[in-house]
Formats: sequence, structure tokens, C-alpha cells
Amino acid sequence: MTAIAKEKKKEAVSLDYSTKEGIEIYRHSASHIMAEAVKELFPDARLAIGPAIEDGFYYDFDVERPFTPEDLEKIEKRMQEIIKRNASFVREEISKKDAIKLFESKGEVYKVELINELNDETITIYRQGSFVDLCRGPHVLSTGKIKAFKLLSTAGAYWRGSEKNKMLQRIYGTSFLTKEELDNYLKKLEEIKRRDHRRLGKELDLFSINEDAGGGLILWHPKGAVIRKTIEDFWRNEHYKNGYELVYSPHMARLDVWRTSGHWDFYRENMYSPMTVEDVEYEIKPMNCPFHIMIYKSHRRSYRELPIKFAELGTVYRYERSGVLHGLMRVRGFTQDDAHIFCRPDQLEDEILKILDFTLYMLMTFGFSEYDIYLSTRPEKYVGSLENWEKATNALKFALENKGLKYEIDPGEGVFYGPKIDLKIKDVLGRAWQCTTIQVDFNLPERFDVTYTAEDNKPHQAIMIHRALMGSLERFFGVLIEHYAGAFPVWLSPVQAVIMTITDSQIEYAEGIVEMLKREGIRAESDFRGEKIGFKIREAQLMKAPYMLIIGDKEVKAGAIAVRTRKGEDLGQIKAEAFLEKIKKEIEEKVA
RNA sequence: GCUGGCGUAGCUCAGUCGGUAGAGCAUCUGAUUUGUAAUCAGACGGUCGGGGGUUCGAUUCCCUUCGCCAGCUCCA
Repeated sequence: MTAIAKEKKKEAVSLDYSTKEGIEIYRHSASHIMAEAVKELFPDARLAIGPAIEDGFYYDFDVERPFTPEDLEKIEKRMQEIIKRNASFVREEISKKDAIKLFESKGEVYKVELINELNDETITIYRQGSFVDLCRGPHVLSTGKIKAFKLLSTAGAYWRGSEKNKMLQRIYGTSFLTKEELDNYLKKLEEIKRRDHRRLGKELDLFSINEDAGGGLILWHPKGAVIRKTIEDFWRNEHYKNGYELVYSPHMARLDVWRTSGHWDFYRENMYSPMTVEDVEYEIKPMNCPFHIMIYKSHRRSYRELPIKFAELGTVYRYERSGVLHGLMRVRGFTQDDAHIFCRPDQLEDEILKILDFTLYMLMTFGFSEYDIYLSTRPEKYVGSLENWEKATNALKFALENKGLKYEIDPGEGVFYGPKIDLKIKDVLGRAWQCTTIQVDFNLPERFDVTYTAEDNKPHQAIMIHRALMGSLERFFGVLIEHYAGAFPVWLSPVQAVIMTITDSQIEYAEGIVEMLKREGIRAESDFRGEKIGFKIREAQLMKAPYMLIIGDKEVKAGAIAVRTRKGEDLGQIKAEAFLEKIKKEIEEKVA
């Protein structure tokens, strides 16, 4: 039992707030102080809930009109006063009946609703000054303990998160033990804005979304496309090395295919309306699996052939509600780095282990070493037998444990046809983006009758593993942009070197250098404009080009180039060949 | 989808308490030939997101519609 758990029995706690549990208590107390301030300023506000969250806290209120930024300032000021009053947090235990009476008398209908759902006969409440709130606690000793806080934003939020309920007004805030920590956090928020892939995507001319085309549909500009191509080439090569075969499949198919697969019954909310072609209904694909199954089934397969691994950069379309679209991270049309592995039962675990190794290798190459792993289990809407679900889930669990990877269970978050392992990459926002997914599926093979001929010369049902390592190229690209703040490693940089002349008299020499680099496969660009070198450097710097090759009379005379990096380092005069060797090596080794 | 906020030149933004708009950057033209993050000058560029209403007059006020942004997961 932790110290905090023990302290929960007491009225309020004095403890080390720098622990994870400690800071939660601290922030939860800050949320009570905010609620008190709101009640003092807006007596008609009804309290909902107000927990501590990842980087702060919030409290939901039912109020007549939404809070304005000016309201937040007033609330902040009032919170300062409440902190100055230094009222103690006092814990009380009262009977359920008294609790209901208490909150009814205050008109706190949401609190009454919550109490009614509690099974305990004794309810705990916390008071500070004249403010009282239904709360399990614990809290800090007194309001004066809160040293640094800030209210950040307001937003609508449904009561209990359901859009069928009334929308309440939520105030987000954060608090830290010291002003310094708070300032650091606010700085981090600025940094997050600076790295936003939507902003960088525009600034670096990587991609755009055009409202005439539609939301959630990505236009890849040349510079973004080069990066994508580089990723794809790497991906294809690695897949061939790992025993995959590449395939291509169409973007639509007859609706009956999706009926057979179960998508039409279990995944329809993510699918677009069918279109009718010569009286037959067709559907744009939300997944690639049925096509890979068809390729598998195009002829009979022997147990000797397995595992068969079909991989495809397959573009799929899924309906997402307009409000959830977000740059490259959440889109309606995206390309999965998809693959389906058809195997025998005895091969299943080994194949999952191979995929895990492959995944970690791929992610590492792109500079990601931090991720959270989840094992998602059977959802409410599912196909197949419970027995199959259990087999599949156990296979995934076994593989994770065998690898010694830490994971959490995500109950009910599996796909309708099978459980899955998800790897979530953490971006600078601290948000974890689901990229990798590995799904074991006994069900589609059954629905499509996917078999192989075994040693007994009889058909046996194959098992399928669906997997995407980067997830979708769009989302992965978004995470990459934020991860590198647009300054991609050389191998991914759309422009790897900008060659710039000091004056017109070096153009001929510089052209030779550019040509040589291009011939060697370097993405070199020239800037021979009649501008000052500082101006050219500034532009290349803003485009985050890793190398700037400056050529003046001195370099022409020496038969060399002056190399500057985007970090501002001056590598001095070197021979073009030496530079070529250096940059080639960096590209080859994918140096970050 | 819901709630709120926002929508002015290619971009970033200012402005108009109702009298049809302005800056910087970008683009184009010219001059400048320059040594490590912005040379100078000129020109071009907008029916102020779309539609409707009020008004002598709307970019400004009202309604509606579209788009974008934030939140809607964290359960006393």
C-alpha cells in the first residue's frame, strides 16, 4: 500500500507532491479551488466533475453562457484570493441520504445524480471555506498549498462524455509546484505549436488540404512526395528482405465482398455510401484485406508455401466525422503500409514475433524509440467464435511476453474480426499516435474460406495476420514532421544540399558541382540568384536544408566548396568529392 | 456530428463605433555582384468565405450556409 493510499483515510494529506500521485492530488485540489472561484463569481453554475488530468486539471460546469477569456481572468484572480485565504480542506463522511439532501438543497443536480449511482452508504465530501464538493479525495492540507497555476482554455464537453447529454462548459487549467515548472510547461506548449505539422507542412511546402477537394484528403506537394517516396522505397526494400511479396489491389469492389467480409455489417459507420454501376453496387475500400485474400485464393496453396506474406501500400477511405479530422493525423483517405500473412497454426507465434522485430527496427530507423504498447481485446460488435477470439488473443499475449515488452490491455478496442497489438508513438504533444497495428484473425479466413492443403491432403483453414507498421503514411508523416520539427535527417530531407554562389562569376563552376551531386543521386538544388549570400543562406535555413554549399572565388580557385550545416556549423572548405562521400554515408546510414 | 471561437491579398496579420480596405513577406520588373539568417526601388495583387436580410449605403449589424481551429478519452 502506498503512502498516499494510506493517507486517503485521513482528512487531507501532506506529502511529496512531486510523485505522480502527489501531483494529481495537488492538481485535483486546484480544480476544487477553481470550482469555488466559479461558484463565487457565477452562483448559478452547477458543478459536474473536475478531475486531475495528464498535464493539469479541468472542471465542468453547467452555466447559462460559455465562459469568455475575460471570465477566465476573473476566475484566476478569484483563485488567487482563495489561495491567500488558505482555507483547510476538510474531509467529512456523511450518509448517502444526507449527501443527497445537502446537494439537492444547493441545486447541484449533477452531484445528486452521481451520488445516486454510488453503492456506498457513506459518502465523503470535502469542504474548503464555504465551498463543499462531493469528492473521494484526498486533497492537500489547505488552499494555500497551491503555488503556481494557470487557466488555459475553455471548451464544450458533454455531461459524462455522451453527445446525447447536455453540453457543459469545461475550463482547463494546470498547476505546478513552482512558478518555474509552470513557465517551463507553458514554454513547452509554445514549442508544441511551433512544431505543429500543419504549420510546418505549409511553411515547408510539404502538403495541403484543399476545401474544394474536401476535408481529410491530402494533397502531397513535391517536397512531401519526395519524402514519401523515400519512405516507400525503404519500406519496399525491407519488405522484400523480410520475405514479403508486393501486390496491388483496386480501390473499390462490389458491395457483396464487404458483405462477405462482415465490413458491411460491422464497419459500416466508417464506410462511404455505395455507388451503383450498371445495377451493381460497388463500395470504395475501407481496408485491403479482401483483395489480398482473393490473391491468395487465386490458386490452391500448399502447406509448404506458408507463410505467404502479401504487402501493399494500399490506399483506403474511411468516413470520419468532420469534427475529428486533424491535419495528417486523422484523415479520410490514407495509405496503409499494409500486409497480410497467411500461415498455419504452428507458425502463428513465430510470425508475430517476426513482425514485432520488424516493427521495432522500422521505427528505430525513423528515430522513434518511445512508444506505448496496447493489447486490444474483443469489442462489442464482433464476428467469429469466442474460442477463436481467445486463441488469437493468447497468441498476441504470448508474443509480447516472449519479447519481454511491457503492454497494457485495452479492453474492447479490437477490430471486429480479431484482437490486436497496437504500438503508439509519442509525439511532442505527449499524445500517443497509433501507428503500428498487428491483428490476428481466424474469422475472415473462415468467412472467405481461406485454406491450404496440408500433409493429410485435406484443406485446412489458414490463419491471417493483418499488420501495418507505420500505420498510415499520412499519419506517420505527420508524426515525423513534428518529431523532427521539420528538420528531417539527411536521407529524408527533400532538399539535401543547396548550392549557392557569391556572385555570377562562379555560376559555371557551381553548375558542375550541382550536376555531379545530382548524378550521384543527391537531392541538390541551386541558388544562383543575384542576392547576397546572407539572404540565400537564410532561405535555405528556413527550408531546413541540411547542407549549404557556398561557392565564391576562393572555392573556385581551390577547386573546393565551403560547407555550412543547418545547425550553423561551418565545416570550412572541402573538396566536392569529400563532401559527396560524407553525405552519401549519412544517407546510407540514415543518420538522424 | 455537437458546443464555442475564427474566416480580410498566395502567406502572416492590421483596420473599418456602417461611407466598398492596408502593412510585411511572397510574386513580377529594374537596379545592385554582394563571403555565412533579410540590398534597394517600383509594379501586380482583394466583389473583406458563400447566400439572404436590415439600411440611402454592409467587409462592418442580423440570419443562414460552408470551411478552419479547440474541446467533446481521463468520471466524486
